[in-house]
Parts: sequence; structure tokens; C-alpha cells
Amino acid sequence: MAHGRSGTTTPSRQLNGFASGNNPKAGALARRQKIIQQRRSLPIASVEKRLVEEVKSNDTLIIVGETGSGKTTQLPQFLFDAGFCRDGKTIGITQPRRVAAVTVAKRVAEECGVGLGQKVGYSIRFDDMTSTSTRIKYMTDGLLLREALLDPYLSRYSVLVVDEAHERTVHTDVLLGLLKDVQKARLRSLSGKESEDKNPNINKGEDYQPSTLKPCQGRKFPPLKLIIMSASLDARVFSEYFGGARAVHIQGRQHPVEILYTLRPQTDYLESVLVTIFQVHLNEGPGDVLVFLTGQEEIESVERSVQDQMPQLPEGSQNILTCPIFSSLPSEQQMRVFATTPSGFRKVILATNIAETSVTIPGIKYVIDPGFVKARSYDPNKGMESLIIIPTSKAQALQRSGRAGREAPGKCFRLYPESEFEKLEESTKPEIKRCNLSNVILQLKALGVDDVIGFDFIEKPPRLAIVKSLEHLFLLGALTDECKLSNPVGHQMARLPLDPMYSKALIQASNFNCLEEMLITVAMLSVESIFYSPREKSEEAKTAMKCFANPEGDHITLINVFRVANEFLEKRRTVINKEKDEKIMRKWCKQNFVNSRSLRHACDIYRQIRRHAEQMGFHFSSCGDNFLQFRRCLAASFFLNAALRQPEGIYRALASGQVVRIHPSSVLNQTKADCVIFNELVQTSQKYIRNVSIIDYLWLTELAPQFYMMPN
DNA sequence: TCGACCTAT
Repeated sequence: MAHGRSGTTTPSRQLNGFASGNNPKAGALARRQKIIQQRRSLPIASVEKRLVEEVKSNDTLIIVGETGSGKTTQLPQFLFDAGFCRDGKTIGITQPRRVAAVTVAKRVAEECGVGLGQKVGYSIRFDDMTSTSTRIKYMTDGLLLREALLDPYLSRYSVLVVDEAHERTVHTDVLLGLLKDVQKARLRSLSGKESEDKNPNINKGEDYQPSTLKPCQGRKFPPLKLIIMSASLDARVFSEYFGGARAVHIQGRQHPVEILYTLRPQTDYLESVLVTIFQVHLNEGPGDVLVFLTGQEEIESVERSVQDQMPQLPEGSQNILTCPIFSSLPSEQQMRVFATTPSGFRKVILATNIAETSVTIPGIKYVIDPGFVKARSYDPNKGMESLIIIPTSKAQALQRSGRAGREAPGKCFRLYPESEFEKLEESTKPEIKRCNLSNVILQLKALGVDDVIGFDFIEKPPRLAIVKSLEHLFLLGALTDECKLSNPVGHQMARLPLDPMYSKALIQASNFNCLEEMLITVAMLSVESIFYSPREKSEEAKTAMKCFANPEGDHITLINVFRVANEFLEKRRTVINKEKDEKIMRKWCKQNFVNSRSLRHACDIYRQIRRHAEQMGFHFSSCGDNFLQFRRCLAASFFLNAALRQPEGIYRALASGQVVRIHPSSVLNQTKADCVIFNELVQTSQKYIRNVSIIDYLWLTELAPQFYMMPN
């Protein structure tokens, strides 16, 4: 997907008398001149010296940079020029999103006049564009966390920059805690006081906090410079967390946005959205409109309503061109929001919060913000996730309105009274407080943090969520009775980039002679739904799915899809033409109502996990078409997610006692299996279990006695 | 008889 950054495209023009048309050398020179000019005009350029001094004199620095300040592209270059990469050290910059890491790295490589992957590179999952000569490395924060498992002191980095820290993703939060620890541990390695951490007889003073990292065994590490970059004005949280670290502010380049509120609260915000769209269209000057809605369904409903009411527009007025955008929309259709609006039309973009941060759309002058967002929430007691519609935070409302002022002054229509705005939460609840923590806890344990409840999180997740995750990991065999990572199971599970339950299934699979099938299964379970069923073609989609359906459940059905797709590709593969292969595959997916993006992703995961499994020396085996052992393996791995049939076709989940139903998308919907295992429990209109397979009730006590055998 | 907000290893 395009990640539009204003100011990064170069129109062809003449510079300093060089004709840029036919002479490629002159064209390149003109482009370099242009880049130099653009760099000089960024707000951050005037404070280069000061920033470098601040980094030299502070081990930790908070940088609050407004939109358009140029902090992400410029700061690493300043630090490189100031000598922070001496002795072959690297500057690392983390991003919460893959696209951002890639696009920024490309831009910086161009600014430096080097090939991507040389001095400047990026590294994200499935795509590493770095080499031994890379000194400025952009990456996702999740990837740096993974790196820390192999190199706990992150020894190759002299500086680490955590960008977009205000977004407070789980990875960013864990990373902040880890980096604080690494910084401390590196300092200790220099002062030779490492042994004090373990010595109870030394007076450690009140501020003393030992490093929880594994000892560095006498190796000395140079200090780690830490830079936290945030867009929000509230740097206090970060500053306090890092012991009163210094914070500096960099001006941005943003146009003013006028904020308008409604006089009264709106009873039906969708109706209100519709009215506002037409008001803006009829009363305001030219410029595109961006509307924030909570999900696909709302977007499609508003799109229909707008089209229904268009004929009522006064004669001679401009038309409205609606453009939906949400993440599961095929990318060709997503690209429509970037196309130039045909004359005689005003573009109205109907978006989820994908348009808040992930995608920047040029040309937006008006924002319509009903003030709601769909957010993930997690109940650790029930082990259940759900999506709920809640009011946005103030910070989120600000971020949304900012989208109207990227290129010129704009307007934002908030569809609630100003008094309501005052009641909103300051900022969005950090993700770490509302998600399943099993993976986070496992990673921390693998990094040597034994006391996870006492871990210095920037904001502590609910204690119950941590305790539940510890219990969960213990039951999976990842932790010992003393709550330490078990050997080898816990260590193996931590190494695999999968949900801990899926990692457990892979480890078990060797014993059940079905590793090949389980590899496919966990890859397919790790992606968004494989089957794609548009409302208007739901019957066709159902028929297509029947070709893959297996009466024993969804897991084997997924294996069938993977096998058939790969056999098909194997037969048609052209070897030389990768693009053609892709096209053939997309066509196959379309015919079979399979989501091609999901399937491709699953294939990537399959290959990556297979490599890991080989490196760990797993015993490869296949059960062919005899799936009995495979289903026994499912029971042995997913025993925490077992459900028993009750009268009237409902099921009772054994671990939590909840009453659930089999999701209508499951091949087992409306069948009458007595005992099933499932992978997901979600609350939507009802409590549904998804990805369900039949097992024998007796397998549970046989294969998971740690959970199903009552002690005498 | 269901509908998926966004990310990441």
C-alpha cells in the first residue's frame, strides 16, 4: 500500500540550467539538488547542532516532534554525521508498522545517495534489506524484540530510536521496558559492578534497581543512547518513566484546522454523518472529505445512503465520488483513494481508523468525525476477545482532525457537543492493558525477566491478566513449577514466532507423527480468515468451500485448502516468471472464494516456521491422509479450548464454563459432535467458537492429565 | 445462520 508522504515526490523541472529531460545524469543531479533543498527546508534542519549536542549529553532523550517536522528521516542522518556509527556500530530506528519502516528507509537511502541495503536499510519480517555495511537501520519494533532474544544486550547498536512511541502498541511498551533494562545493564558492564546485582550483602541504596538481564560475563558494552520520539505533546509519561529524562520539542509543519461541534448530542451518528456530508458538499469550498467510521458494515451502509440521496442534489451541483477504505479491502480497491478526483466530482472517503495513522491520503480538506472507534477488548477470566464500539480519546480526535491540515488550512466537524469532548479520555488506553499477554510473558521470560509481575512496565497491565497468562503457560509446559522457562519446551516455544498454543502444537506434532500437517495448520490459523464470502455471493462461496470441507472439522479443511492450492501452483509454476505465478494464484483464489492475501501470508509463515523447525532439529513426519493422530495432537495441544455438547445444539467450554455456539462459518456448524476443540472464542452477537474440530472426550484425560485429572 | 478496528514476530 502506498504510504503517501508529502514532499517526497519530485516533479520534473529544470534546475541550475541543467535540462532534466533526456540526460539521465543531469536528471539525477537535479534530483539531488531538489533533495538537498527539501532537507534544508524541514523544521528540524535548523536545530541539527542542538539536537546532536542533546544526544551527546543525555543518555536518554525524549523528542516531541509534530507532524511534518522530519524527525524520522533526519535525526538518524544527523547522528550518523556526528560519528555515532564509529567502530562499526549501528543506529536502529523502530516503527510500529512495516510499511513505514520500508518507505522511510527508501527515502533516507535516496537522501544519502546510496543503494537501499547499503549504508541505509530496513528489516521487517519476511523482508531483510540490510547488509554488514548497514549503519542506519529501520525496523519494526516487533523485530527488534526478536533480535533481543539472540543478542540480549543489543550490542550492535550505539543508538536506538523508538519512533511513534505515543501509539503505545504492545511491542512499543515491552520494548521501552526492555531498552531501559539494557541501558542499565550496559552501564554496569562498564563499571564492573555487574556482580553486585546478585550480591545481597551490598548496600544498594533506594534507587537501586538491578538489571534483570542475564549477566554479560565480563564483556564490556559501550553505553546505549536511547531516543524516544512521540507526536503527542504529553512527553511527561515518557520522561518520568526514564527517570526525568530530558524532553525537547520540535516544531512541525501543519496548517490550522478549524474545529466545529454540534450543538446537541446526536442520537443516530450515521444519520448525522450523512447530513454532514451533504452540508459540506453543498456549502463548503473545493476539497476532499474524510469520514471516520467504525467498520466495514458502517462504511458500506453510508456508501449506499449517499448514493441513494445523490439524485436529490440540486441541478448543476458537483457529484460525489465515494471511496471506501478499510484493511481487508483488496489493495487495488484501496488504491482508489489515491487516484486524482475526476473534474465535476468531490471525493468523499469513508474510512476506518486505518486513515488515522497507517494511510495518509492527500487532498483532504474536511474531516467528519462522529467520535467513535471499534476497539479490541479482552477478558482474561473468560479468555475471550471482543470488538466493542467506544468513544475516541481526545488524542485520537486531535489526530483525526489533523488529517484535514496536511496541505492547506482545513475544517473538522465533530459530531458531538464541545462539552462531550471535555469528557473524553485524554489518550487511548494502551494496548497492553487490553490484550492477551501469553506471548508477551513468554518473551519476557525468554529475555531473562523472571519476575514478570514486578517488571517495570511503563504502564502495568492488569495483574489478573499476567497471572492468567502465567497459568496458561504453565499448563502448556512452557514454565516449570518455579515459574522458570522450561527446558527445552519453554525455550523452543519462545523461539517460534507463533501464539504459544500453536508453538506447543508444533512441538507435540513430532510425537504424533504429523509435523508436516501441523505446520500447515498453525500457518493457516495465524492469518485472517482464509475463506472469503461476499454477501451477494454467499451461496456460491458455500459451494466452493464444500470442495475442501472435511467432516472432522475446520483444521483438516484448512490443510486441504493449503495442499490443493500448492499442488495447483506446483503444476502451473513457470519458474522464471514470479509475477505470472502470482496472477495464476490470484485467479485460483478468486474461483475458490479464498482470500489470496491471507493464503500468501500463510505460505510465508509456513516457510519461515519450517526453517525454524529444521534449525531446532524437529523430527519431520507426515500422517498423510490418516488424520487420527493429527486430531489427537490437536487435543493434546489445544486442550484448554475444549467444549462439550449440551442439549439444543449449544456447547459448554470446559475451561471457563461458558455457553457457546459453533460459528456459522465452521464446517461443523449444525453437526452434532459430542466433543470439540476450537481455536478462538469471540463475542459478537453471541458467543461463538471458530476453527473447530471433533475429538474424542477420552483423549482429554489421556493427553492432558495436568488439566483434566482431578488430584485425589 | 455470521459478519473482521488496526498492527506485529
